[in-house]
Amino acid sequence: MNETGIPKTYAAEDWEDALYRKWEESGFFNPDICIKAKVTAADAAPYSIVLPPPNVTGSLHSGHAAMLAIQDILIRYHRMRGDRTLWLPGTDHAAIATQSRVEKNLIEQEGKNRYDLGREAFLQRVEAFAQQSHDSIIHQTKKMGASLDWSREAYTLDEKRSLAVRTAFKTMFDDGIIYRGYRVVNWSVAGQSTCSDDELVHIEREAILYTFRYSKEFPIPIATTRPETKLGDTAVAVHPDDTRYQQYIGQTFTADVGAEKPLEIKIIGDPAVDPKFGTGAVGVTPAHSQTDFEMYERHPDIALVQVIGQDGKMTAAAGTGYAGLTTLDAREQFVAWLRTNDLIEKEEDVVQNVGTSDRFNDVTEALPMRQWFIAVSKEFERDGKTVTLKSLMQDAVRDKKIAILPERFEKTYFHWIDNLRDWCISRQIWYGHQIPVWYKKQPATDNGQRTTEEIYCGVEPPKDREDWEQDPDTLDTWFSSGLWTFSTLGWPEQTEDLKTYHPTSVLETGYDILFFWVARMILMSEYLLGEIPFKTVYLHGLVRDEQGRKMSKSLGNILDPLDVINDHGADALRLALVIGSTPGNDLKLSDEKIIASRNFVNKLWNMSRYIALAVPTAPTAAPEAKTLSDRWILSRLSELTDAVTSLLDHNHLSLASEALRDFTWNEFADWYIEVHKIEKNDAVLVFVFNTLLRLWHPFMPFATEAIFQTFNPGRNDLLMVAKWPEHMKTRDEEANAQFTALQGLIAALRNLRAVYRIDMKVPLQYSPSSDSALFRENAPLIERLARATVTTAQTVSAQARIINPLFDASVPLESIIDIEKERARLLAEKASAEKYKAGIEGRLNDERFTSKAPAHILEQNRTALRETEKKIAELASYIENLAA
RNA sequence: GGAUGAUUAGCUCAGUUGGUUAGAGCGUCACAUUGACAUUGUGAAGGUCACUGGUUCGAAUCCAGUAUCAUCCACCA
Repeated sequence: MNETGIPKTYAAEDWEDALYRKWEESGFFNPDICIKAKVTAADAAPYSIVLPPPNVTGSLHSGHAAMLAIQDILIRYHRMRGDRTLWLPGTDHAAIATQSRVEKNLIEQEGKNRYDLGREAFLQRVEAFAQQSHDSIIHQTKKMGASLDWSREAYTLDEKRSLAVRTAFKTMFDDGIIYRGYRVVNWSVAGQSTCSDDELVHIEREAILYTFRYSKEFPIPIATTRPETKLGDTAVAVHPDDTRYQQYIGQTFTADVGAEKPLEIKIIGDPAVDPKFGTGAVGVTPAHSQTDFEMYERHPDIALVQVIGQDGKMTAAAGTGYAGLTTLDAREQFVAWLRTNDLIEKEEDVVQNVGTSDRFNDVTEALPMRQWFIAVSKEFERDGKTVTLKSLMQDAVRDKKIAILPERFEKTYFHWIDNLRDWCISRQIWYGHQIPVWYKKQPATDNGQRTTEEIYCGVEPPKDREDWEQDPDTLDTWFSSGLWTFSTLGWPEQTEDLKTYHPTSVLETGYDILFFWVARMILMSEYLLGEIPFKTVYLHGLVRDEQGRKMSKSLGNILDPLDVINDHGADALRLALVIGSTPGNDLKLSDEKIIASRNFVNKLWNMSRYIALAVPTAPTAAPEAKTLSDRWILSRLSELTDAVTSLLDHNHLSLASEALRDFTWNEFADWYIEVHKIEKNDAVLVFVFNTLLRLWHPFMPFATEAIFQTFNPGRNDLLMVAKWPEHMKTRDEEANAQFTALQGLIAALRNLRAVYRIDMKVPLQYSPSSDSALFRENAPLIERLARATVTTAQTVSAQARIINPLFDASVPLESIIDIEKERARLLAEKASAEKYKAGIEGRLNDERFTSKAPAHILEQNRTALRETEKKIAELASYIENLAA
């Protein structure tokens, strides 16, 4: 503390919580209140972002922190611009992720699984966990300074969002876009649920590739890494044009494989088979391979035999001796049998890719099941055109209705859509939106299976409820997430919010969920609303540690946002996450970076401290440029304002923050504040600083607001809703050029001291040439900043001038330590200049260059040539004098 | 196997539609600084822009190929 009463360092912890409370209480996070309070015009252009809802599986990590920082910057900027700005918060129930997390805890702590508790009791546990997790997420979000409109908070599983989900489902069901189909899906044995193709994580694994024949008589050898599935083979496919096997197409062979009943294998021709690969023949297992299932659909005459069950064990259909075995045991047994019967032709070690379930961490089985799907390739009419969900997703981006940042992800997006299959949306888990489909109860048939079913699909349950049974499955969590941009705004009701804020302005999220989420939102919005969900997709990268590794618990390199905030403040974290990060590229976050940001926040704080000290009462006069320095700083401020505004308009947050930092530190603090100590133009100083506070506010809301409050004690207005600086007409190229020259001179004079080790108490003598009015007029600055005495040219001795290569200055001759050293330096400089000159001359004498280069390039070269020649002449004369 | 991206100073990265001695921050070194600043200021050193060709008057930038790394996708039995 000192006489200003302002601490020497910015203590974030003393400010942040109180400031956030103050913002929240002001109500200005809510655009409606902004309009009521006339902070925003009623007819202002809307600007909206819907927060990607964090999963209620735990707490926020640094990726979330980056997301919050980026979005809050955009939101605060637009709010200050006067836009009708809405940032809508929410959380995601994250079905599988949350359920498996809770079940894992349950098993660890109580040794029970979900079936031991039963659906209802288990769901209560999940909800309690979700609530707790939700609360901690909200707490962390507020700690980041996120200016979200909490009055509109949503949850993917709350009443309104559930209604949206059921409405969406029913609409798509009625249109035939959602259908129930029997096909091969990815089944997680550990999780006892399906997972979608996108949720599979492929990992490499070593395996043995067996090449074998079903029997001695069987004409074609086939290869497999999973022999046990071969018990379910019903066909062998070859390419129809393959002359080796053509003759067998259409024949059926029986093969005794040591199971109860022999396999019936039909040879089929299918162009999907690559005759050059392996043996050129594929054993077709329709029940346990997606491709084989597709072949099965193309060839109705072959059978489907399911030999692996949902429990991951062999079914009765595999035959006695196999039924009940695990797949691994069955494999061993079958291979042993093949060996004894001498049917194996080759065994090779190969590396294969297997799909594992992301959530349950086990290798998935391909099983045929009856599940719910969304038909992405089904044609339907829309505005008189035949379209599919795929084409709707493609067109939104192809027609530039949606821009993806960075652009390269558009290619990835299209590539993904091209390979997209129907989306399996039903999950056999409990936590989530239960499918709004009911089946009419029927007397059980002999085998306990339904034969024909009466199906009801509705937003509400059927009236005679007791006669119906709801489908026990729940929906893929991405189904409800896909509705997020409009379910949060009140859809299916046609609310004012929906009309005002949809499509939203920007969707900001990590590139890792481009497919999971971004594409699905486009699908849902296009289908259900007939419009895009957002205009711009801003993809941020992954936050990694300083060595570029992913942050993970096992590596112990996690930076907890809350810890960082406690140690260094939210603003420091926000800056560290934004500076130097570009869309789509991963961001390395290190202590060093956070500390550098923290230092900058502190620097800004101390600038305010200087101002409070030097200008105790705020000037009332309008800023008026009295000197060159004033003209310069106002000119630069004007350029900065335009640059930052334009950069933020184009979502270039990093560049905007860098421009701000460079100006604030290198120009305002290092130069203008020093100038102010001499020239004392309070009005300009305060004006520039106030403008800077507003420009900085989106990036570091807490510190700027804290400074603002300190400056304006007793006032109730908030920097948060101050007006964004407008374009200023103070740009002045001449002042920029002159001040740069002045800076160069001062720097050079200071350098002279260092080079010649001149005692600070001995004044450097600087005598401007008779024509440099600029330097004479700014003599006080030069004297103070360079500790030089400005004298007239006459007083400078001839000897002294010798050693100054760049300008007329005088230093005491005895200070020169090594004249030879200086000569060598000058010679080197001259040589380099000569080389440069030769390069330019070469170009200018080359007719190809002069005839083709544009005029301004030629002019640039001529000017450079003139200046270099002048410099060489000067250097030559100094060297000559130095020798004498 | 396919796709996308990256490769620039010791480290982390900028480098806009090709335009002429390649930039910043951190780090290093030198000097100064304790009167807004857990400092800060001024300056210096440091780069054959991964490699090889090509296009061009001119290439870090465009094209082709090579290498290394990363990520995503994929039903190769």
